[in-house]
Parts: sequence; C-alpha cells; structure tokens
Amino acid sequence: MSLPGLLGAVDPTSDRAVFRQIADQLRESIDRGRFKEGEKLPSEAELVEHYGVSRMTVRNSFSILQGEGLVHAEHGKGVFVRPRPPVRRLASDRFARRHREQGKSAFIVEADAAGSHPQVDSLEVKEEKATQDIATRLGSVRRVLARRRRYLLDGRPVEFATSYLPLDIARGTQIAEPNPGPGGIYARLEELGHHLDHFEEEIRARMPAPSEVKTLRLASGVPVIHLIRTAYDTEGRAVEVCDTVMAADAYVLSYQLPAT
Amino acid sequence: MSLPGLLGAVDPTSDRAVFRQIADQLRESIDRGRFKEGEKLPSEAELVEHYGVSRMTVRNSFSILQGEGLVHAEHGKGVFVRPRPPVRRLASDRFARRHREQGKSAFIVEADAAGSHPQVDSLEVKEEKATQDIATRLGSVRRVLARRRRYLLDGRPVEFATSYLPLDIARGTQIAEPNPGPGGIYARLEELGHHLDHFEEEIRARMPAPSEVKTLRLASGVPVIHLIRTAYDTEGRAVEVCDTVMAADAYVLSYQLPAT
DNA sequence: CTTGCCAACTCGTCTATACGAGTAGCCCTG
DNA sequence: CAGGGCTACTCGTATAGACGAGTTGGCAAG
Repeated sequence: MSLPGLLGAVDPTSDRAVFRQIADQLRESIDRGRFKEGEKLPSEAELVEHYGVSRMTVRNSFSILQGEGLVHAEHGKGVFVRPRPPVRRLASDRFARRHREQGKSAFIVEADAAGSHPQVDSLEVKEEKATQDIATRLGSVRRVLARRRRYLLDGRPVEFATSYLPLDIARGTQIAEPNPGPGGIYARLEELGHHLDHFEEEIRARMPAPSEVKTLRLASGVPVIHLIRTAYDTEGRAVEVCDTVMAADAYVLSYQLPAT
Repeated sequence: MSLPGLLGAVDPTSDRAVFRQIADQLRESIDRGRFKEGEKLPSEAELVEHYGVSRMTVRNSFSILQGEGLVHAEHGKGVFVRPRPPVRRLASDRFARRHREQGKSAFIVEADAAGSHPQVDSLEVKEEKATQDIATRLGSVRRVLARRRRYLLDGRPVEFATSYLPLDIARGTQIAEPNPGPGGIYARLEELGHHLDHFEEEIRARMPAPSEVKTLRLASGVPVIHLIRTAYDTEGRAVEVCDTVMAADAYVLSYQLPAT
C-alpha cells in the first residue's frame, strides 16, 4: 500500500494550499514521466493515507489536474494520465483545386493516408433562417442552406462543422443533396460558375459549451478551436461560410504565408 | 435575501446531479443575460439558502462554471460573470513588408489604432542551447539567440513570445540588441541579406501550464493559443522561429488564403 | 472631519462522514 | 468448466462544520 517513493510530503504551514502542493507533486511526476500516458495514478484512498489529508483535499488536487487536461477520472477504475491523441494536421492549402480532383473528401483522404479510420455522421442538410452573424458574413441574406456533419477518427468525434450557403446559389443543386459528389461543394460551386478566389479563416480558442462537450465527447480540460471560413468567388461575393468546432487536442492548424 | 425569481428549484431525485442542475440554471441565466457581464452572481450563502443544499454543492456548481470560463471568483467580494475582454485581431498579412516601414513595432501600431495602451516588458535577449524542437525547425543548429518578451494591453498581459535565431545570423548584429530598431528583426534580417520568402505558422490550443497562468495572469477556464512561426529566406533556409503563447480570450487569428 | 477599528459579509481551505454506483476479481455453485 | 454473485476497490455526490483571509462600510474615538 505504501507508495513507491515517487511523492514527497506536504507542508501544511506553507503559503501554498495543501491541495495545490499535492497537485504540484503529481503534475511534476507526470511531466517527468514517472507516471506515463494512460497509467493509473494512486487512488484517492492511497493519497489520503500517504499525505495524511482528507479525501476532499485529494479530490481537489485531482480536479486541478483535470482542469489542466492532464488527467481524467474513470468511475470505478481510477484516475489516469490522459494520453495525447493522434493529431490531425490541417494545412492551409487543403482546399487548393489540385486536392479537389479526386472523388473522396479531404477528410477521408487525409485520414486514410494517416492510417486512421475516418467516419462522417449526423449529416443534416436543410434550409433555415440565417443567424445575424452568418447573414453579415454572407452579405445580408435571410435564409440559407445549412449542411451539418460530424467527423470521427477511429470512432472518436473530432470535429463538428456547418456550412452555410445562400439559397439562390444552392437551392435545387447537388449542394442541397446529402452527398455533394466528388470534390465536395467547392467543386459544385465552381461548376455552377462561382469560381473561387480566396478564403478567409477566423480562428478562436475557448472552452466548449456543454452541447459541444456532448457532441465531441470532450474530456474536461480540453478546449475547442473554433474556425470560421468564408469562401469568396472571383466577383468578391461570399458564397459559403463554414463554421467548424474542433477538439483542440486532436488538431494542429498549419498555414503557409508569403512574406510579400 | 430571497433571490429575485431568476432561479428555479432543483430535483434531488433527478439523474442529473444537484450541483450540475444548479450550474445549468446559473449558466442559462448568464446566457439569457439575466446576469450581465461583470455582474455579481448570488453569493454562496444565498444559493445555499435558496436551493436548500450545502455549501460544497454550491461551490461545486461554481467550479463547473469557472472551468467553462463563464465566471470568476474574487476573494472577499463574490463571484462575477466574466467580461469578454477586447479582442486583438491578428491578420495573416501582419508581417508583410509594407507594414515594416515604420519605426514602431506591429504590436504598438495596432494597439494604438485600436485605442488601447500597449506595453512590452520582460525583455530578455541571450544566447542559449536550442531545444530539440527548435533545433529541428531551424535545421540542426546547436545554439541560438533567444529574444523573449511579453506584450500587455491596458496593463493586461496577453501574449508571451520567444524568437529563436541561428547564432551565425544574429550574433553581433542589432538583432542581438534589446531594441532591434525600426521594422523589427525582420527588417534587420533583410538588411543582412536574408530576404524573407515565406512564413509557416503552426497553431494549437490547449490549457495553460501553471507557469503560463502566472505570466499571462490567466483566469481559470481560459485556454491558450500556441503559435509557432518559422520564417524562411529565399534560399529556403529557416532564419527564425517564433514561439508565441497567447491568452485565447484576447485573440482572433485571421488568415487570407488564395483558392488556387 | 478624519482616522482607525470592528463587524459582517465574501470566498478559500480543510476535516470527517455517509451513501451511491461503476468495476473487477475471486469464489462458490451448479 | 461456466455462470453468477459477492466483495473489495474505485470515483461521484452530498452534508455539516470549522477556521482563515480579503473586502467593505459603518461607527466610534480622536
């Protein structure tokens, strides 16, 4: 029962609260690799005994580490060091025309290449009223076609995206079908004469709302990356807005910029 | 003492834990604007009385909302709805040559334009051993010149950045001085014959480490954006790596991409 | 009127206890 | 040997109480 000499003692007279000291020691042990990814930390009861503190104090320490995204608790099993999931790299040229020739979507192609099992679900395509923000970005349209879908890698949801298109562009075209066909909606837009000129991407990071925790099955301590992409055609018109929420621990975004 | 009819009751027999139900009600009240930004929530004691639960239960609810970045507690004062701070937009062309002509740094110019009071502190310029990651990015250099600085807006730290440059480029030049002169180090690099060709930026989001919480004075529930920019010259050599950690609630990154 | 103290209110930390519920392994039963 | 159930262990939720420390405003003393 006595813990291997990994953890020291706490100083109750210290300025630093006891539960913070315990969290500090556990964090350091994790950082130094004394507890490895996926490994189980000592149980609450063990730490209670080791440090001579009450259970709430230990739980308080755990909740700090959870908030930092370092560990996660499993009911009935224990508290574990959170493994770093495989990361998906999004390159800034992922929508370049040359990637649009194939039949499969960028997500599927990339995932296959990385050896993961990709999946897309909760497809929903419907017409709806534009929110204020979407309306502004699309240039004052009232109603839009919304295409919603969720992406999964090896069964884990990693991204939830909604594309909004003006009805006068999308209605009655293949864009309004669940399957937009080879090359995705950007290929269809170009076929319809809306030649794409450039994209604008806005990136934010924040903690997820409860609904996002649910759809992305996020562990506590995992932020989301919120990306809003607007596609403009050669006439300067915004033809699509894509609102994407990604599990931050599953993504690295990568941009290549000219130094002009 | 009785609370204005904003909050309902909880169902102790429900599947959903009582402290979650309380958090839900408070969250909804905040979302609906019944508690406004900066406004004080009912005190722990008031909620204890209103819901007929123990204090730890109420504190548990608050800690959920804190983790979501919705509220923050001030010792001796109360729990407040966290105001959304003014946001700094970083455009992808912020390092274009045309922005480099003036004497002042991009940060100062932008902040002045936005009506904020900018500040730069904890300047440190020194030679040091490159970490494995930096060495790889710079093409296997051993030692580097590191330029560290922290940026503040209206007294609030928002960004902490470190630039790494190969010693054979930077040593003995103005780049190794605390003040790199008009146009910043990119201007100096070009004067030295290292004409910049393009930048590569990698973006991640995660919860901050304790040291980052300290230097950026982050409230709990605020993630950081971690941006690593590598600058390449026209010969394809990496001439600088800039590692930046930003308070996520203070930034929106914006990229303009060709549709090519 | 000003100063300084005190009281009341705030959240922060910690203890002790209790019960519930999920998990996993052992052992007994059939 | 297979199955089922018991038990011990895990974390989850909740109560009640205590003391500490930061903040604020009022009141009393100077």
